[in-house]
Amino acid sequence: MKWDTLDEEPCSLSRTVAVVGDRWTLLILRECFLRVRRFEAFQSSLQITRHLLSERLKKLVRFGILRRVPYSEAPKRYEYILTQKGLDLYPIIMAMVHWGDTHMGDERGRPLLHEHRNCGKLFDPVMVCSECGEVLHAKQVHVHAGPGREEAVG
Amino acid sequence: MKWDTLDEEPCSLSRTVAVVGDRWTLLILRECFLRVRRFEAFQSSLQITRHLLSERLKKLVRFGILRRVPYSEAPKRYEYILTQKGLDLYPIIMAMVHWGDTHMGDERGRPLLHEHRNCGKLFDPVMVCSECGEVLHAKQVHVHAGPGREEAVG
DNA sequence: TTTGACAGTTCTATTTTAGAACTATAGCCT
DNA sequence: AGGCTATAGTTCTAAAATAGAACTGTCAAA
Repeated sequence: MKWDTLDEEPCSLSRTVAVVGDRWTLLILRECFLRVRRFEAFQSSLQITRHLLSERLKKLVRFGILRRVPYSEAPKRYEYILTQKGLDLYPIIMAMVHWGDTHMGDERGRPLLHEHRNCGKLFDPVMVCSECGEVLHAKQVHVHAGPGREEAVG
Repeated sequence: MKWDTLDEEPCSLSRTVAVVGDRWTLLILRECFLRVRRFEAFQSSLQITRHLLSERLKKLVRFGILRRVPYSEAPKRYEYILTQKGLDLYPIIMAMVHWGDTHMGDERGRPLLHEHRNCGKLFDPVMVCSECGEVLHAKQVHVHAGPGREEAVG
């Protein structure tokens, strides 16, 4: 497979995978949502090699998920901030955290707890239908080919 | 980083990434949710090398996401079926599809449309708070260390 | 007996990643 | 001025993962 054109496949999952579908990128995004912004901070908290961190940050900037914002003029220094496109990845990250909480836990309990500021309670993320508000389950969903997929593609 | 122990980190995202955090695994899971079950079917629809497909399927079985079920005795043939643990990955996949629909679309429109059998409508997946039912946004969530994370870990 | 379907395994070449060292700019201390 | 530290990278080689193609083994049907 040509990973370099995965973001042009007629499949929204492939396109997303092209951008965030590797281990380091997902871990970097976790740090972003925990308010980490600087190269050294990512590097020391993730123990990622500097080379790969540099690569991944460039890629995330290229795809419009992070913005590289100067915070010092001399010497020139930048920090990496989530754009709206990046903030919109939150459901993906939270869905992964929730699955990990549910299926990969150990006897020590959850590593992190999440509080919803609006209601003040500790919560779990739940995925619902935009139309009827009910909780979604895979078996209740039927898939149709949309306009972006010629039937031939399968 | 030691990828082989990522599933024991005191972080539910890391643990999830350890299992589904690579391109091929996510694409294989997409096929699973589209009712693909057999080795040859995965291989031809994904154009993945047989070697890697074999590896990834083994790993998904090892983590309890797929079950390897015989469907023919002579010759012995197996198909791969999502377990409940695997079905529970649905919100992750749908969150990725939705982000792709929203941010990686082209002029041709969506590749796939999703119909919710319960209400009969085409829908988008929405992530809400389990306690108050409101739509979740990253900035409204506050993170606390839970019992599974000694403060020292950070 | 030959062909074809299915579910893999094995092999070599290429690409990615790990790990460590190096570069560059500038502030601060003596 | 000279040396130390902080920050944000880049460059290099070795190790690991992936691609691509060929091969194995079982059985049914022609």
